[in-house]
Amino acid sequence: MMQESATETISNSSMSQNGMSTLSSSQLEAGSRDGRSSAGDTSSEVSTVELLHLQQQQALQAARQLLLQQPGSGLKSPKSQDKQRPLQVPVSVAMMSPQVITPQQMQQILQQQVLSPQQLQALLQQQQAVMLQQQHLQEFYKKQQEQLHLQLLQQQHPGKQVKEQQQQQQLAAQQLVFQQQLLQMQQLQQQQHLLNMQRQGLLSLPGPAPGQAALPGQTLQPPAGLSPAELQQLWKDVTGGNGHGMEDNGIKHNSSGSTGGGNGGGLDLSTNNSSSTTSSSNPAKASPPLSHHSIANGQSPILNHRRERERERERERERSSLHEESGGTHPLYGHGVCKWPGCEKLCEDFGQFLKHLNSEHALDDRSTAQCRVQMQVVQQLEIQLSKERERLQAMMAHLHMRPSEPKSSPKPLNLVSSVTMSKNLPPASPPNLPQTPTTPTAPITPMAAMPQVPSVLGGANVPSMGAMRRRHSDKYSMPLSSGGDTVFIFPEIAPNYEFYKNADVRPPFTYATLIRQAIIDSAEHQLTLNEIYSWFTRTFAYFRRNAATWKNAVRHNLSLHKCFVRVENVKGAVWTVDEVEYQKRRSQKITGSPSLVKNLPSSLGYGTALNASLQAALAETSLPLLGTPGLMNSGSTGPMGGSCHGLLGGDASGLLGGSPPGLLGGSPPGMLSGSPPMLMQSAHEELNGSLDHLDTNGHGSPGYSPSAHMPPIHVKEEPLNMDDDDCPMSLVTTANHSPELDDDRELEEGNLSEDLE
DNA sequence: TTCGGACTAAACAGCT
DNA sequence: GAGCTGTTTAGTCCGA
Repeated sequence: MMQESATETISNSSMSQNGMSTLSSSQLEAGSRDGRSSAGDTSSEVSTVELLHLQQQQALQAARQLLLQQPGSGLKSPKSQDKQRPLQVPVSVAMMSPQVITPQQMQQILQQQVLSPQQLQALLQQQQAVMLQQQHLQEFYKKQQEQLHLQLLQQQHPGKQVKEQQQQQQLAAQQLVFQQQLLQMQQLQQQQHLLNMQRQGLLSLPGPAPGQAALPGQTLQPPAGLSPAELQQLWKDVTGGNGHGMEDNGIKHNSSGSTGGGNGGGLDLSTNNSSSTTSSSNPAKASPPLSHHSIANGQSPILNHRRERERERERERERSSLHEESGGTHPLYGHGVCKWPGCEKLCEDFGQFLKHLNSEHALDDRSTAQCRVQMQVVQQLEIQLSKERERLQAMMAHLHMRPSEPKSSPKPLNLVSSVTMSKNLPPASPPNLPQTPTTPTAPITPMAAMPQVPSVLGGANVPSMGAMRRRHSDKYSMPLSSGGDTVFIFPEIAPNYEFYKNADVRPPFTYATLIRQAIIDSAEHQLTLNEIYSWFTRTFAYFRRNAATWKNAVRHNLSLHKCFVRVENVKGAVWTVDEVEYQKRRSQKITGSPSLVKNLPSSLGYGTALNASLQAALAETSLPLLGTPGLMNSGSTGPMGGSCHGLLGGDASGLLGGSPPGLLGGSPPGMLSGSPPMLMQSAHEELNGSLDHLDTNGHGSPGYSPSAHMPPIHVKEEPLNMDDDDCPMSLVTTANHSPELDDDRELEEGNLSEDLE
């Protein structure tokens, strides 16, 4: 390689010194390539061509020298224009159609003594060969078209609908192949055009600079007729400008001219790199599109379609920038092995690989078939991809839209969440999810969280953690859950516990809800501010940053909400939760809605919009659990007993049934069943505030059927009215909660702790 | 469009 | 005086 390149440079330099422009060399090369390509890839053919080529080169050199020496030839002294235009050619000649050398041109050239008759003859022969090849190409092209048509016809008739799709795909793939072929043809035409330009330069003169000729924008005129290899080489030369291609030419023509490429067939395969490759490999490279001469691949056509496609691309790349290929990189070549599907032939160097590639994997019917298959594969994959995308979009849209969508999904979630968090647990943040984190703080997008978010959130909630906050609050939360909150809460959160603990995702709960949860979660149902902080940071990774912000929010909420009571304790000041107040607040919110009647259900988490069907489903699913003696008993104990049961029943059902299947999965029935008493208790507690006034009669009766529960629940809106801030029930001031509450909480805590931990 | 809830930010005061 | 705690206010965003 090095030697060759060196010789090439030398030759070039010498040529330039003599006034031989790069164009001249390119011209020579073009001619040589033409001959080579026309002759074929075989070494013998190449050698023959090489001889001819050498002759041409010699003649051209002589002519050039003559021209240079002749002041009247129109060529300026090399000194003055060496660099830019070593050879000047009459404009008329330069503008001549590149396609074919007209007799006039020939004559003119002869007159100018640019080329010797022999050279011209050789060029003519080359042109003829090129024309033949072009015809061959056209025939090939036509054949492809015919095949396509035949296939189309065949596909049209087969009456089986089942196969229609496949046929269509095949057809599409074929069309793609056809298009590719067309592209190849176009490229060839371009290359031919470039070649013609080169010829013009050759015959007439440099004409457009090589780089210009290489411009892709060139008009696609009817190709003069060159083999792909030729075209590619020309392309290389043209694009390469003064690059290796030129040098190569120089080398071959000049220094190695006699040898005609010592390497087999005069092709300098030895030089894997730039220059050498051009000679031998280039033709091969260029040839791909036109594989007339190529040898059929012995490999299975169907295998590795992708690779084939890659190869096609590679070919295109080569065509576009052949000169760069010399680098030795090829998608189908790696580790000295041909990566062509099923080939794996060892190639010592890139040049050898290229030769192998062009010879063994040239464009032929088999390769075409492989391309088709590959195209089908790709197409199918694309179709699949599009489908998956659509599905994803639908999912996204569904999740995002949840909030506004039918209450069914969201509400159920709400129920769940409400149950769990007792107060505010935002049902699921589904509504907010993907959309946008309402607050800038919202660190993670729902999407990110979704995967991890368990059914609790996930069921319907999955949505974005980002916006989650408020929306999920009380409105959706179950009123029942005061004491039992923890129990329920965890069912929701428990699954996500680890998630929130480790993921920097903002929990879909309001600060009030979280604070309450923290307090409830404590052994004594009371926490200092610092302990609350700790709980936040311990439970949610999200709160491990921006401490100033969320801590301020915590303090703000503690002060703002009456439900949080500050109690002076031995330790100092501790915060407790006034469930009554909490429930009041919630109920108030609920009352705000026009349909209070339905409020209970809604408060329970169903939301006003809860579908009857959902309720029924909930009832069916969850009621049984609630109906357990334990539940009933607990419920009976509370002042709200009766109502509570009804509520509970409704709630429970809501939790289980209300929540979509996914939710259910998230909060396993087991949770409820496991802690039914908790539910009851919690429900009682929460209901106490609001439902106390409700008659405790009949409520205690365990007999409530789920279905029945719902209606009763509705009836019991009054509790909502209880919202009086002054409600005597408030536990606020008491650091020690009422025995009942404490008990409940303890139970809850146990459950909670278990759940969480 | 309005209202209310939730959140954020900030100021202020009291206490340790 | 600094830091923490607690209160209050104002503004914004969002959903109903």
